[in-house]
Amino acid sequence: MEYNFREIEANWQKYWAENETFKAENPALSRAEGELNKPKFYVLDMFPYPSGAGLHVGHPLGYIASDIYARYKRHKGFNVLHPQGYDSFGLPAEQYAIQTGQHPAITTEANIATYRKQLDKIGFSFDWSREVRTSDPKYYKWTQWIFIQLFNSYYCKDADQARSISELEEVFTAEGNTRINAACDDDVQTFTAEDWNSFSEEEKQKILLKYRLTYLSETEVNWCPDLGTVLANDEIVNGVSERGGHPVVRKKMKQWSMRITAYAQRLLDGLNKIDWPQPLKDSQTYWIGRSEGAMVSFPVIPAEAGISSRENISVFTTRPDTIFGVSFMTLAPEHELVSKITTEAQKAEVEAYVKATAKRSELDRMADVKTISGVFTGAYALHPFTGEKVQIWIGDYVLASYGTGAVMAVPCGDQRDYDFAKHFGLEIPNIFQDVDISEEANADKDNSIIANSDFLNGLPYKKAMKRIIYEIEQRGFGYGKINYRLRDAVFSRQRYWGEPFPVYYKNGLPQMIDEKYLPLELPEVEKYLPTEDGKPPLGNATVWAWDTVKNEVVSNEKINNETVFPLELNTMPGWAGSSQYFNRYMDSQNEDEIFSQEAVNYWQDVDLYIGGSEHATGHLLYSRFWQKFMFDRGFVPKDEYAKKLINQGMITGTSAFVKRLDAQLHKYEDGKLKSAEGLSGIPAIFISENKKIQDYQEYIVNHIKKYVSEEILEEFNNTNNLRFNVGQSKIHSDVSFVNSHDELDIEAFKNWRSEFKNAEFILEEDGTFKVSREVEKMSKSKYNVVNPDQICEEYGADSLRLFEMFLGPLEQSKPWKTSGISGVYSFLKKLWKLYHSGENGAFFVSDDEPTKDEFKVLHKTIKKVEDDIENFSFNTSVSTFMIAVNELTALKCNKRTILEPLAIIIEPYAPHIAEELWSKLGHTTSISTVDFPVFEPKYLVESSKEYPVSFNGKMRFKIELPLDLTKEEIEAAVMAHEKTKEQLQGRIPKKVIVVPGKIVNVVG
RNA sequence: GCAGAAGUGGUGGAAUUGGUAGACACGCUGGACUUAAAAUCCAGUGGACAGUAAUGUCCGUGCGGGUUCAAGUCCCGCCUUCUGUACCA
Repeated sequence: MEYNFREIEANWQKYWAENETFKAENPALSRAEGELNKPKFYVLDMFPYPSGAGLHVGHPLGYIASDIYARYKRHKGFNVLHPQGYDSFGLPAEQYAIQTGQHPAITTEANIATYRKQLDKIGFSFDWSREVRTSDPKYYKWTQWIFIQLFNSYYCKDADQARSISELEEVFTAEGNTRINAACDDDVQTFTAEDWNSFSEEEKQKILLKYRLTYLSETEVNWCPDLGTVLANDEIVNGVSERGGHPVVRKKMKQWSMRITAYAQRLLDGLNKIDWPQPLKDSQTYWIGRSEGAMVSFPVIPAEAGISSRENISVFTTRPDTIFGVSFMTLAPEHELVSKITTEAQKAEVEAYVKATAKRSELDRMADVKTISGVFTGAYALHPFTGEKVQIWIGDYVLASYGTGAVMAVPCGDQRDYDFAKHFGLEIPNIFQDVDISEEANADKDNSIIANSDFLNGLPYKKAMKRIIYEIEQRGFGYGKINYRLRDAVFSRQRYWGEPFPVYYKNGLPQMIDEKYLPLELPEVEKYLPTEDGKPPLGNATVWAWDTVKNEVVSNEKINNETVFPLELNTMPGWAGSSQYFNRYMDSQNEDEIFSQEAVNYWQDVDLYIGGSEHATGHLLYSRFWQKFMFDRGFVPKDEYAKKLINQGMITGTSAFVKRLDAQLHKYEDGKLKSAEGLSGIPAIFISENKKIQDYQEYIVNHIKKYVSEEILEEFNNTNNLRFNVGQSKIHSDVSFVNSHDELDIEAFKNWRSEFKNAEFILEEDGTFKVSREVEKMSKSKYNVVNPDQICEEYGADSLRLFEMFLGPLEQSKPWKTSGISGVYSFLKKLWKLYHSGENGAFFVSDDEPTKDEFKVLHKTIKKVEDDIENFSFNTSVSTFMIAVNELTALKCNKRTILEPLAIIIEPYAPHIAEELWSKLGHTTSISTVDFPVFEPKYLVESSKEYPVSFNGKMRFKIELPLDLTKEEIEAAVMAHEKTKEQLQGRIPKKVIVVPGKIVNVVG
């Protein structure tokens, strides 16, 4: 019987779906069925965004790996949770809606259907009964719910956890905010209990907003007026929008932010207790960017600045020990003091500079490190320790968004300050002992001693730091501080296709909709674009007001600002829905709670999470933040949600290029080139990879002559003034037209585009047309996307699964080349044959006792595959299976005792064929939860070893010796060997190294 | 610039604590079966040199050093590629 993968795979996929084979039971249900004894194991994939292009072969790489692991754990007796869903809010669907008017929900639905079909074909063991979609109101109800919880919480720094905002109100009522140590906005004023109690409700709300974990704030954003939207840094190229090239300006907007900075230290500390890849941890560590230093105040000298008020410039510095080296200060151009302190004389220049800077995007400013620019404000500050006057400058190398937006410049110790000082001819005092600073600044803190610094003289870095922070605090100039690079995360988007905020506005102040009226569903709109007056797309909705009496969404016309209020027009960002989905899977159909405590206490956390490293500082940081918040508020039992994480490598595409000849008409006059113009209307000529144009000059010219006008032809034939110049260019061919030998399917290529219809092809000697290949990112525009469906169709899902694993280590990125797939396919056929040794290939296994060799092959394989899966080395276990099947085939093994366990260990990798063989072996239930065979070392015990014998480290021959020999006996046996004598040629060895069971090395 | 990962045959890759470099697979070459092709099966396959041959010698894991009886693996110094990040005071 033939290995008919099409039939086999379709049958078992149907069986799994009908029998809900992979449904993970929650404890309550299990108890009823009396099978609670299994330990839990949670295997999670990063869920996909369902794009219109469908799944490509890069997606399943991680999914196959996690599926193997999940299936393996089922064999090991675990109750495995292995869910899947869709991150279905997102820009492409909205973009499509803008272009076509098609509602994003419809596009999304269709795309999900495609994804599901594709996923099903690969035979994943997902528990689809738990599927979530972030754009489903039943799901985003809980995203909105978490938002409300965040709004109703503040961060208590003393307890180092989030607490209910009502606790804070109680404290305010009793004693004001003087003793509160909480994460909050910078501009919070102190107040007493009396103050608080005399505040109006509105004032109270305004103050509380400054403490809430999600809060409204003025944020500087990249605003693109023409698109009516805010752009991310990477959506801006050369100061204009990537899409359409519209101008972009910096603008302040009121937006929701998440107070993630409150969690900076815990996000850092938590990295120590999770098993995530080091590079990923490194990038989170860097992103959080902890630095220790001090805040120091420099008073502005009022007389010089022409101001009457006392102003201070506070700066954050990591090197307060170098404070005696300060020779000037630099403010970011956006710094609020700039306009106040600038003198009349400098005003014009400063204003021009500030204006010029505002036009440049942050990215732009940062990319351009070489140009040094800045302007003197005319004002001076007082050095707190020396009492000297220092100039105050502005410069765009200082960023408003980091620290305080101002620096104390120490040119002798910081290269940027140094460059700035050199450029503008400012003083560079040296405060380092015996260090030459004539060429560059001295940033080496570990090997320098402070000098010219009063009480710090002679101290090394660490001691100087301690002393100066003490002095700064003693004298009231500032305090020691830990600063973080991490900023609060902007949580508003001016988009349609995202979660609506459960927020309405009363007198401009945000109010939460009561939890019990969630979800607040997305309204219908006429257009998905921003409104004409620059409001987000939800501004187009006509029924988008909240009635606080009826507690429902009503028409905007009813807004009276007494009982009916306008709703928030922004929507949540892409990462909102993905920040808690892993917990929702534990109890995804629960309509009363985000998840039951029973479910979350049973499943606890994710045991294995697989996904791409591109989410390192986005999803993977925000989700840890939300998890810690949920933990603080007692909703989840763990403050880190994923014990182990693996990044699968990217699969790159192998693009195919064809060489096209491009003809130009060159006109000459008196032997000199006068003009060159392209020739249109000539069918393209393509030349195969190994052919040279030079050999086809005449052919090409004759080809061109057939299509040019008669005048040109006449001039060409009768004068020397015209030539046809031929160049070549590389153009992408769709990879589906190319076979594994790099040969192009010419007919398919011709039909691909109308302009190729009449193209001519210069072939290789063997009549084929060869393309060249290059590795590039897999993308639609490069025509190198390969869909898994094609592979499933041609070779089957089991082949695809094996092949994707066989490509190489999971974590490495690798190019997709299908040339090796026939190897795994023929492996499956060989496997099938092992069980079909009957007449005419009929199924047959014998019940005879296996031989020693057969047992050895089986147990060697069990051991290796088990080790490989535990180490996520899936590529090597595929080789192991191949070796096992090759060896068993050579042994003509057909013993049930061997072939049954073999089917089980292969099942995680190739589940369809394994199920089929299992049922042929006479079993009536699925193989998926059968116990994994137990490795028995006794089958691998050897009595002898073939020792490699080396001379001076070079292996020369092998000698078979019993394993129970002593070192001396081994040495004697080796020395007695005739080849040893040959090698030594009479020399007496200096030393003989014997490692029993391993190697013998003769030296000398 | 900084951080991280990687560099091994024609190709993807293997070598788990330093101990036989190139497992397994693709490709290629030759052969069997076939009218033929596909499929399948068998044999060979890092390079150079010597030999009719069995075989032997030398060179070989990005480059240059080092440690060791022994280095793809450990140490020092470089080079290249990829990924992430961007003046962080």
